[in-house]
Amino acid sequence: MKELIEYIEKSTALSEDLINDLKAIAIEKNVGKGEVILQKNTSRKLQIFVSSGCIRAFYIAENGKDHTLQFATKNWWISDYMTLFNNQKSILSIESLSHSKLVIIEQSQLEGLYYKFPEFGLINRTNLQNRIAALQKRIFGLLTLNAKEKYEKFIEDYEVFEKVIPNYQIASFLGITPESLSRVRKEISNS
Amino acid sequence: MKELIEYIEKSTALSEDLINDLKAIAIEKNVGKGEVILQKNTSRKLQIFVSSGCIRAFYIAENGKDHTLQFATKNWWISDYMTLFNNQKSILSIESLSHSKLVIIEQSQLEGLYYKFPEFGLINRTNLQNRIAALQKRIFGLLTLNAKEKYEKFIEDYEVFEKVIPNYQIASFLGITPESLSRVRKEISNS
DNA sequence: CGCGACGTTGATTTGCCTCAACGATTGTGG
DNA sequence: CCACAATCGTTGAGGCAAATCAACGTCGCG
Repeated sequence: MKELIEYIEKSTALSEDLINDLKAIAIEKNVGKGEVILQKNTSRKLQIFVSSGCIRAFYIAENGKDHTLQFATKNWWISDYMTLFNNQKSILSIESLSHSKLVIIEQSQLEGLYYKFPEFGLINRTNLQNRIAALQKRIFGLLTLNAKEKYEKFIEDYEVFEKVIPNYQIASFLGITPESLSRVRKEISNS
Repeated sequence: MKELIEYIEKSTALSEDLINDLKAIAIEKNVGKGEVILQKNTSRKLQIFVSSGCIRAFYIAENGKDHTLQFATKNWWISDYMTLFNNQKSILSIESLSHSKLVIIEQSQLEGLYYKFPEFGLINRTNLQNRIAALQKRIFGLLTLNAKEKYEKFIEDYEVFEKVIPNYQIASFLGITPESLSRVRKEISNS
């Protein structure tokens, strides 16, 4: 909770009222390594804020393969936008990669806050737009880069994650096989 | 302008005030086929609403290849989020694929409106979240599907566009070559 | 200790790209 | 109104990056 408040305060002066409202609707949760936070096939509409640690959102495709949609660490929001507005059940799962501290809030409750505190709505809008920019960058990378370039870019962008995330999950984020990633890593270390 | 107002009215009752403010900041523009709406290497922060027609946002990669980021038709917003918040110059270009009617608004002006009319902010937030969902779906497709599947999914999702968009641009959206797309189309028609 | 998860390496296959050539269509200037 | 160029889609041949399949070493953990 402290971390979320600090995060918001980086953008705007925080009123007593907003803090109280936030506390009323937020649930703090500590999760251990490997713990599942959101199971697929549920239909809860949540926003998750990462206070500390590292979590991962992923899909399981029909052939059983695992595809990482997003990693999130301190001060990131994560949510299943694909089911947030369609009333479909989630096909997304979220798990923790380390001991993590989270703040979980129902989407519907947040909507009320944005309305009541326009400056908080602005933060959310900015956050959403940054997210879109990040997703567009990723699409651009998927369209233009080969395996080696993708990995190099990943290291550049996500340096923070390097220690916590197993390689096969990085591969599943980049859209390559663990074997290919291994070869790319070897090639890079030999130069 | 009429189309934008109708679009907003689908979500909320529209006040006289909001309509007037919108009219004050919006620029209507008609563009012909092939016309460039936003040149790369500018730094204007715009939101573009499509009243009618079809437009396309794309990057030119270092090797000269053209990659389509988004197609947009009636009632879609398009914008260069990657430069909206970094003060970098745009690497995105936007062109029209048919005769199109657009509404162009400066990002900074919109921010004021969201603040002044919270219900308008909500529409924008919903719109942003839907956009995120769409981008995530696309990433999932890029990670999991082969050329044929990507094209079939495209036809499913973007049926509307089929007539207007040349195949080589569809290929550049799917991340495959025009030759591959041609072969895929042949294969599909032979079955 | 022994098991399972993970990373690596090798051999082989394959889907897609590249390069090249050729119709079909469109539009433009003489 | 036709000749011509330019643009676009298609087809073929050949090559390559990455996937697949399989085996093995290593590390962490119950």
